[in-house]
Order: sequence, then C-alpha cells, then structure tokens
Amino acid sequence: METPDVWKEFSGNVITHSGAHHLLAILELTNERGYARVTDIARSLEITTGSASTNLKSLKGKGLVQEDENRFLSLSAEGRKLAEAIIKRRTTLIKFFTKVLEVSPEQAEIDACKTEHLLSPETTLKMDQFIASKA
Amino acid sequence: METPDVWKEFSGNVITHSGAHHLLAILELTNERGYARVTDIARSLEITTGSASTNLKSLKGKGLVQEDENRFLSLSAEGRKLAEAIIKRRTTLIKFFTKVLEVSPEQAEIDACKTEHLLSPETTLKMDQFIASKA
DNA sequence: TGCAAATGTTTGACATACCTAACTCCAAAT
DNA sequence: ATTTGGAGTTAGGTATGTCAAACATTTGCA
Repeated sequence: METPDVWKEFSGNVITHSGAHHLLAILELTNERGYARVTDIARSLEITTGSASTNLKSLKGKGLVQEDENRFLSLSAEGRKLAEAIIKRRTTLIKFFTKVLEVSPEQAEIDACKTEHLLSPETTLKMDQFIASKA
Repeated sequence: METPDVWKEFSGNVITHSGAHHLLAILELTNERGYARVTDIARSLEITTGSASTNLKSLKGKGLVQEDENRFLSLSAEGRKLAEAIIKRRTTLIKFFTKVLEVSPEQAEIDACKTEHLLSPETTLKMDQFIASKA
C-alpha cells in the first residue's frame, strides 16, 4: 500500500477552519441584527478584535468579504455562496451523524464543525440524498 | 442561532494533518520493508529530507516516534496506537463513502484523507457499526 | 584505504494562521 | 473642549510547515 500523494492537497483548501467561521459569523450576524462589524465578529467568535481585523483583511483580499464606507462588513456573492455551502454541509453532517449513525448530539456538533469546510460537494450531496432516501 | 463555541476546539487536535501522515508513512514503510529512515519518509511523502527531519524531531518530542542507534525510526506504543486509529478511520471513511454513499473512489480518498485525523472515535465507531449492520 | 555517494541535520528564508498588547481614531457626553 | 470609551489597525510574538543550501556523518565499493 502506497501513501497516496493526495495528502498534500490538504493545503489547497478553499478556506481555513477559522476563515469559514468568520464567514459564518458575518452571515449570522447580518441575518440576526442586520449588520456585522469587526467587533461584532470578534465577540461572536470569542477572539480579539485584532485577530478578527487581520483575519477579515485576508478574507477581503480573497474577495469573500466586503466593507462599506461605514465599516460594515458583508459577504460578497462568492463569500455568501461559500458560507451557505458550509452551513448546508454542517446541517447535513449533524443530521447524518445523529439520525443515521446515532452519534451523540455533542460529538456530532464537534465532528461536523471540524469537517464542514473540508468535505467535498460530491460527498455532501450524496449524504443528502442518502438522508432523503431514508426519510 | 448562535455560532457554537465549539469552533476553537479545532486547534486542540491531537495531531496535525502533516504529523498524521508522517506517522502513517513510518507504519507503512516498516510494514513493507522493515525499516523507515528519514530519507524513506521524505521520499514517501514527497518532501525534502530537511522538512522530514524537522517534522520528525517534533514527533519525537511528543513521544510518538522513536529512533534507534542506527537511525531507524519506529513508532512508540502511543504513536502506533494513534497511527492505527487513523488508518482505521481512513479505511472506514473510504468504505463508507464509496459503498454506502456511492461517492467516486477518487473523491472518497481525498475526503477521507482530509478528515481521517479529525473525526472522533465515537463517530468512527458508529460508522463502522453502520457498515457492519448493512453487510 | 580512501573517496564518492547517500544520509541526515541545521540554518535562514517564506508563507500561513493564530494570538496579545499597544496604539490611533473618532464620536458622544458632560 | 476635554475626557472617556468604543472601534479598528498595526506591531511583535508563537507555531507549523515548507524549501534550498551548507554542513556533517556514514556507508559502501573500487
């Protein structure tokens, strides 16, 4: 058995775990309260505003996050698409883990959180279809 | 909906992606040829011996890897346990993705590789049981 | 035995992704 | 107008993980 040369693809991920959660925070904050500033995101993620500022700058650089003249942050079309995909994946994963595999809700949430930004669209789709076929 | 404070647990992982693959390489190489040196591991992972040397030093520091007087590397009891757990997880994941979800083998391998070191024992176990119950 | 090839380590440079702490900037209240 | 506090950035530090290149060591063979 050969160690597959797939292993390095890990680095080529679209988004990091941290990055994903910044996007999700923006989406949730804007949905809940209508806006998201650096501070709001930092509070939501329980990190310092310094970290949030730096992290968000890089997301802006990637064209996933936008900032208006009043420093309100929002997701770009691409960012929104990505965030929604991740949320969908998390939902699917949690449902799958708890309903199908009967994993405890706590562990399901942790596992989903760790893998939600890594799983391919194909696998997520198939997982969805599987759940649907059982319902 | 609140962003769960679970998200930071990502950093508290037992092992990194890269670290995991170094362990797996040692296990596979020793199984296949009876030994694993820095060079062998570097070749197997397609990184320079410099990188391998540094990375392995840190794994030695964590007590996962040992070195004998001839510079042959091996896994400690703990390292072996960890490596075997990861391999088992990968096997389970691939089987699950391809057999149950009918994901393509290529994508299954990539997804398994990305998550094999992140999934909890509980979820892996449940996944195993699920496969068994269907067989 | 002696030299060349293989092996391994270290160093210095980069890139990413975090953090904290210190600083700037601005706006509102007194 | 001055102070105070909220908001945000920057600077400096840690940790990983990668590389190339200089160096040391070991091995093996001619």
